[in-house]
Amino acid sequence: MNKFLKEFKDRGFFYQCTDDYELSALLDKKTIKAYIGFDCTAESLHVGSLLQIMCLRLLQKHGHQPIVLLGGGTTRIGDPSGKDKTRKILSEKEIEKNSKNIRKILEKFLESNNKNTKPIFVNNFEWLKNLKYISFLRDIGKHFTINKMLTFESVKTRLEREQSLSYMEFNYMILQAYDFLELNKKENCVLQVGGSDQWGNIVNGVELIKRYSNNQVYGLTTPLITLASGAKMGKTETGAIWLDKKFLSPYEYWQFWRNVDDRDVYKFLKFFTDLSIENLEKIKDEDINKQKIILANETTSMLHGKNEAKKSEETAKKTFSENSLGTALPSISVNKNQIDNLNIVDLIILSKLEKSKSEIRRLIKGNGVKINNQTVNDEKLIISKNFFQKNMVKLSLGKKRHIKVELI
RNA sequence: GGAGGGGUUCCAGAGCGGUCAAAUGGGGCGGGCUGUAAACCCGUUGACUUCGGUCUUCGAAAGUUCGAAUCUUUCCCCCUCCA
Repeated sequence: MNKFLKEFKDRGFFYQCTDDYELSALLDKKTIKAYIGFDCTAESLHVGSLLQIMCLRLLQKHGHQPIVLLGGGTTRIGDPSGKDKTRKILSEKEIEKNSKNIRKILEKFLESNNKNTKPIFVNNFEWLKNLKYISFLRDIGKHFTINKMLTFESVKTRLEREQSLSYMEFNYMILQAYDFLELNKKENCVLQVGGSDQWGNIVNGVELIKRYSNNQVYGLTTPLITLASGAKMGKTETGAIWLDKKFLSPYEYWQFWRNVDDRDVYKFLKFFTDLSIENLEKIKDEDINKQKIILANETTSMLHGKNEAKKSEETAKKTFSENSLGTALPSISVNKNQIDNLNIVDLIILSKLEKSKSEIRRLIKGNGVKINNQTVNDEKLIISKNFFQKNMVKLSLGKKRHIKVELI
């Protein structure tokens, strides 16, 4: 088997392929261009997209050139796959802003010094905005049968539940197929990779290209990541695990990986780090907490750099083992004038760790609030200057939420 | 078009005139145990509070009543069956 494909499978990335035997043979013969599309519905990407990003990296590693397709055009329509309701439609301005931001994040993950493998960024709005309806129907639309389209999972579920599926959304799959055709023509792209929920859309593209230009292209999908706990990857109660430090600090990102379920660690090491399989086999026998630290360091360095990873690790050590303050700990500043009558409840409100005073009072009653590692028993406790050492105070909510309060 | 059933707090789902900020389960949060894990155990889970209470919530609006999530009317939305 081709070595890209082998690693793809060994690391657990493989779910389905339109023809892995042929694809393997092709990859043995030459380097190719492959694409993955990213939706521009959010301002940033979160770890839910990380597996796709890792696919792009793996392609690069094996000498292939990734194409990143920003769905600036298709996001204007909205992918109905996996959705049981129409999503809210974003304004054009938002979509453009999102696509720029998403591009920046992807650039962090992808190597761009090697001109043979550096990522090509395209935005499908470039070609979709100019489509002429009649000629599009004649050239592209004729290759799709409604009979077939109605059998797709995304369409079927909507129809079965009698939830409306607009004509606009119904066209999404055609547009995505058209994207692939466009990239095949323009860039000679021969492979589309995506999550398993994209299978139908990808196959449509492969078939369209076959009919339209008689070219053989391929589709490859990754599995849906399931967590040991049964929850969805990337979303926690407190919010999504963003890949943009504007939304989630490197320290908090590091913490996310440090806190994964034991049962998911090895899987994640294979998915989200560059460590070789042989290497991972050795790591596997180490202490589980060491493995988690490796995972956190690897993932954080990849996104935010080695330095941030190191700072996060040190800060974690100080926060959790030494009860002191680390540099990367999230912090807030409080003005000296504010401090005179500031009680613990108001301080927590200021810190934005909690927004409900009732919740904070409950937390205090349950011994869940600490100031400088001392449990707070009195909700009326005034946080005077005496609490501050070197103008700093450590505020903790529960065992995991710690913040540094700085007096300015 | 006809006949029924239903919309309850984050979710599922009880309540069907006062004792209801609303059972129970899940999830979340806090505590314990531990390893910043899982499992388990305990507590908690609308907001504000001078801790006495106060205010807002049971699809929407109006009404009956001393009193409504519970009764009536209209409207909106879902589901099942028949045509």
